[in-house]
Amino acid sequence: MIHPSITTRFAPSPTGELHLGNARTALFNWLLAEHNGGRFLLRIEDSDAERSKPKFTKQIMEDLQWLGLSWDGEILAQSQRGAVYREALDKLERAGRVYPCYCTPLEIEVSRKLQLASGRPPRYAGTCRTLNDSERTAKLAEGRKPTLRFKVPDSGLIEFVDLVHGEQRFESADIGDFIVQRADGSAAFFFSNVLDDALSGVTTVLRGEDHLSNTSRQLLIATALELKVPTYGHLSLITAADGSPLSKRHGAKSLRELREQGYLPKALVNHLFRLGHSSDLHDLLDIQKLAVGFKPAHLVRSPARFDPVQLEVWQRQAVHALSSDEALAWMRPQLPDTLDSASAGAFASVFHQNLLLPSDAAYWVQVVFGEPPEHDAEGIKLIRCAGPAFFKAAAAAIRMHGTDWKAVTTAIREQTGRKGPELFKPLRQALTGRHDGPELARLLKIITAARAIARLERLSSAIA
RNA sequence: GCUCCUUUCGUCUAGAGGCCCAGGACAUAGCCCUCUCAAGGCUGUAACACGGGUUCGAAUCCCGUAAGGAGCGCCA
Repeated sequence: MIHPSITTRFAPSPTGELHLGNARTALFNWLLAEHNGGRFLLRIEDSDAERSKPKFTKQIMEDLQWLGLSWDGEILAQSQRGAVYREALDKLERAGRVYPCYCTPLEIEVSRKLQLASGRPPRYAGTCRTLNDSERTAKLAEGRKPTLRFKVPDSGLIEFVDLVHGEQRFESADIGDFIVQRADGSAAFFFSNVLDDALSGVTTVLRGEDHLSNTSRQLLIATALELKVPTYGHLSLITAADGSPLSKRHGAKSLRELREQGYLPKALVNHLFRLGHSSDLHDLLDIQKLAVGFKPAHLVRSPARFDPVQLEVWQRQAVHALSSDEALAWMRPQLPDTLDSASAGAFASVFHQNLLLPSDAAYWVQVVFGEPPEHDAEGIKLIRCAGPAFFKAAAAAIRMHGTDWKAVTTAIREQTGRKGPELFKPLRQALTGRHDGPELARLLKIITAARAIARLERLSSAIA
């Protein structure tokens, strides 16, 4: 590449659904690329054949698109890159930087337990590091399938500058020899991950902080292979409200679940933008504007808590920003199938600003198209206070003036002497069973005069 | 156990020795507007984890302690 403009990537493993943490990592990498007019790559790390599922790859792609994150070029799937890895592995072997290890998973497990029990770090003991040729053939003869381990230098310092955390240094002596190729011949994460980044010209990687101490391992590989390493920035984790890791137990939702509930991508993206990234931009912004405002220097080092209330704030704003057509499409699944498009459109336009999620429409569907609503204790009090004559007058006014709100309210006022809140509150309660909602003038039109009259008369006789 | 990361209002955060008896946003409380809710306007409550240093001066630097988290996998 002549001029290395920024290239970022998102490299999920298709072993599950995208969750908030993943989504934020993807978003930040996308934002960074977009901000600099660079490229954003998508790579599927499906090297774990057991756990990787094509279904998840598909879901991840859909979720990213839904968020508005498009990637450049072809998607790289690690499962298709065996030959590339083989070549680099050969190079390492020839250079004597790796060695075959014949220890079985069980043996390693036992060794780890032993080390932990005696208060030592659970590292690979180096058993196979010094095997000679005849010992190796013997192991092979036992039917053992070797892995390939990277020979970590016994001493030395590994230093790098993290985009978020600044200068980092790790002791090579603290790192055990790690596996770069599994017994089945496939490449392991530390290895394939750096290699692919270098090969695709990735310049900057924003990833979870859980990779911070592993970075030294990857740097070791990169150095051995003479690869150019990307600049890493390690994002602090997103935690639950109590500061513990976000997990299903805390009701952490996958992106898909949030989406199915009716959360808007704009709400998610605006919320995520401010989690672990500071900005003086406080308005609901579209993703392009967020890209303009995204600054790696403003990445925050400390963990951020996921606050569902804050997400709701963004959701409310995002819903308000919807056009009427968008609002209709958004809540349509909650509306009766039998509803004609004109009525559905009218409904959406009346209730658009009063809903947080499409499921909130259910109540209003009931109010508008269904049976008269139930009243709570407070509502009943309000109704009794107004008295049967009031509702009788209201019914008569609607019978006379239809849904002409101005005429209706004037008639009720003249008939009952009630005005202002005295007039509107009991009317709203009677018609909707609630004390909040859209303007009554619009509500009456959609409820229809006939239904409103029936409702008011029934109430009038019920409390008489 | 070892190594690493983190710690400012309820939440997200500003803050790189004096501009900070700590600023903003959201949430929250009150008021205004208003038929209600929302929106909008105004006002308020509310934080430097703790203990030692360094310094004329520390949220900011150093050392401890505590709490939370991560890594040490033939997971990524």
